[in-house]
Amino acid sequence: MAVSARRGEPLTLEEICATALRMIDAGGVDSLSMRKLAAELDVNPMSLYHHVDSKTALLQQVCSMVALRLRLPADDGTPWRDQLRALGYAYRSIAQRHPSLWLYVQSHPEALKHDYLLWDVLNRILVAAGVPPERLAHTRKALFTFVSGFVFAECAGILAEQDGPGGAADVDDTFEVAVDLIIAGLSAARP
Amino acid sequence: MAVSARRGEPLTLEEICATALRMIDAGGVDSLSMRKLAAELDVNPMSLYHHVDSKTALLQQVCSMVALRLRLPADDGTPWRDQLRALGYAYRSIAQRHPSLWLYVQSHPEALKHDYLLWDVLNRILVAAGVPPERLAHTRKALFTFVSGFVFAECAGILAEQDGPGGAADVDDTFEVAVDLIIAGLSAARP
DNA sequence: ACCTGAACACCGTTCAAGT
DNA sequence: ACCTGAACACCGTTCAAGT
Repeated sequence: MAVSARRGEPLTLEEICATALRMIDAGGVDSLSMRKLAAELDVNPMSLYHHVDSKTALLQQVCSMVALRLRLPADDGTPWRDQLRALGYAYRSIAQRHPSLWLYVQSHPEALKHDYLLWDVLNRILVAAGVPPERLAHTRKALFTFVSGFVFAECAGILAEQDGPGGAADVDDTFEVAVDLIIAGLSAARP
Repeated sequence: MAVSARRGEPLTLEEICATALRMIDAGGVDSLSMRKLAAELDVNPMSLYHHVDSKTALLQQVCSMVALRLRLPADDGTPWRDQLRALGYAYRSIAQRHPSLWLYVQSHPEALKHDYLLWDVLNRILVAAGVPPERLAHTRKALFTFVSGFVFAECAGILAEQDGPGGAADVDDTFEVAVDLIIAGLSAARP
């Protein structure tokens, strides 16, 4: 009730996605319902289905939109360590901007059509790092799960809890330690 | 309708949790509804609420139940590398047994009251590995997110996709590479 | 104590109808 | 083409009532 279904403009997909993302950021993916979204847009719930196939499709749309903002490091001569670091930080910054959505992305991998560009870039960096070809696929996947696992934990708020007698530690510092550990591991395998 | 609400035995919490877990394993957390669970137990939906506060509380119960099965490596003299490896594999094997539930656990960390025992064991191993005290908390968290990130990706089915020209790679091998990489990274920091 | 039926306030989505 | 209202088949949960 109380959906005053009158508006001037004609309702675009962009508008729908943007509003959905705003609602997700504000209250989590679970708090987004087609009916509430419609109310927010001052539109009948069923109008949405004229622009979007289903709620799942809408979420997919929003996920892709956000994932597109990932800034991949260019293939200039930058040393592999710096490129790997840059990629890790870029990935993390996207998730930090929309933690609730990222929680959803991770547990619904089909929501993101695979970003082959990301894999290609990671591959290139690992080749530069001297990872032997037979271990390339494994290493690529391992690294991706490491970084996404960290970022995911951060989104879920696991990393912020109190520490032992050392007091609360800074999550930024933890991420740096994490990235350093990965780079050290990769460097060790390289003579 | 059609819930033939007659049964002999008196419905226990264990029975509820076990059935819930079975349904989650079969169809994912999303497919579990209080009403379907009640139907499966041949009971009125409202009877469940006499044993459980809410659906969230029920899921929490099930998560704790499963998490309790984690086999932590004992504090014998085993070298830290072996202990760390054992912990990683133990953690993974739990998730592998109930992937859908684990997907939920990860995105709802409040569903698992923190397993301080796990943290303690990990701490002990890292001390044995020679991680300096000021980096202990960071390293512990980084490692945890690495392993849980890997396991999570495996649960979500991200790691099974086709690889480049090398054909499909074995996920077990990838996990081994991942653990090796972590151990190499830790070893590098140790003189 | 333990269980139940009816009810409330929500969902996503279909479908026929309106402009 | 674009939007709408009513309706269907679901949810989780409350509450008063039954044994």
